[in-house]
Amino acid sequence: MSDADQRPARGRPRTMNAESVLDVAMNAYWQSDPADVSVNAICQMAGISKPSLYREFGSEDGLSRAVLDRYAEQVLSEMFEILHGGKGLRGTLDALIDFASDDPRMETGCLFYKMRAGKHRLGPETRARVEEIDAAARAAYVAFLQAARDSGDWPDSLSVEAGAKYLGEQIALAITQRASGEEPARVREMLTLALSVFSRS
Amino acid sequence: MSDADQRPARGRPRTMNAESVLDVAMNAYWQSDPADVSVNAICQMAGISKPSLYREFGSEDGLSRAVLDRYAEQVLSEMFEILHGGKGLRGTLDALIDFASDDPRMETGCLFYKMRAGKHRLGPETRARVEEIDAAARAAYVAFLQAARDSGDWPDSLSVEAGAKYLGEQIALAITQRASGEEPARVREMLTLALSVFSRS
DNA sequence: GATATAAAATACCGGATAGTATAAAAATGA
DNA sequence: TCATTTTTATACTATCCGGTATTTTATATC
Repeated sequence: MSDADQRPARGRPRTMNAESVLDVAMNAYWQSDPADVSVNAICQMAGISKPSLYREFGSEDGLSRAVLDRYAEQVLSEMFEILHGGKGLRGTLDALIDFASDDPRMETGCLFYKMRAGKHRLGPETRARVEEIDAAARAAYVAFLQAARDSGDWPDSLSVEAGAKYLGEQIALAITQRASGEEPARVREMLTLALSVFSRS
Repeated sequence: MSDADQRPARGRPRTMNAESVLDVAMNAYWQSDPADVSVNAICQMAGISKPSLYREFGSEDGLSRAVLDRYAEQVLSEMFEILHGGKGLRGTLDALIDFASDDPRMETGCLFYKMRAGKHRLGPETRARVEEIDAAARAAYVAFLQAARDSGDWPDSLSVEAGAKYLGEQIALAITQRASGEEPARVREMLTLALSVFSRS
């Protein structure tokens, strides 16, 4: 437990709530795109002044990094849970398809995938965090497919690494298509087709 | 034959070559991203002044639209030729895989897919042209798959429209992955896997 | 040579951006 | 009451953006 949020003994009490600012920024980034939301806009939406934001987060990069951390623990964690759920090949793939195609939270896309797609426009801290998360996701896909192979559910016509990359990119594609307005049923149909390669002998 | 490029009888002769400006702009947009290249930068790279560019193209939107037209007839036409080549299901899919995975011109991605991905950042003319080309591409995919179905090469477990959308998106995904630094062999492996769904009964 | 014309180059405009200097306000402690 | 501390709010900087007004230059015609 850190004392970073300990209220100082003296001085004007702060009205800014860092968590609510992060919520506002996360939803704004998530709904449109980090590259299309300025710090000015975030301050206005959150009802705080720019110096307050900069004192808390240091820079735009610091803010977007904090937002990404929050998104990872609030939203991305669910995807990791599906992968580590141990529901077997078919059950896990179905859960991933459900999540990508029908979860209402993915209706406007995935903030992480948006950041990854526009990686070159991010600051160094945020970009590094994006790459960390990307590596962790790939590792999770690899572990999942390796377990499926070990239990004989999945033929070894393809390497686990290639399958993991393929699986991850197909999920990302499906969610990105939902963000661009594609109907969930259509997205589900295409993702199911793409992942059918894991169910053939 | 229009007389739009007819040299006027009097006045200072023009030093600006519209075609070379378009080449410069196309390559700059193509190599990085239209949203990351300013008109200032294009003028500097092309060695012309801003008023010259604006007299020729009217606006940034006019320039990017002209660039997209040029790209469509110089590069995209090749993809349409592959689709209309009549090489049958297997031959055409293989040609598409070759194009997306190994054509050196797709090494930094496809300008059209970059524009489509950042559609909301484009001007109205360019955006409309992107949508036209997207519709034309979808129609070409549909015609190709319909012909394959008519000749019995492809089972009817999936609608032609859904297959066309799927095929187009997989090609786009493969080329986008190459743009983000993925090895061509890896891209080929994944695209081949994705398109294997067209070869199963 | 004088004039008309068209393109060029320079310099500018208004607006948006990330980031900051400065001052006012609200609390505590003496 | 008065000084100290911390956070606020306002106003500002420098830079870049798309786009343009203005002036200069280079040609053809008279």
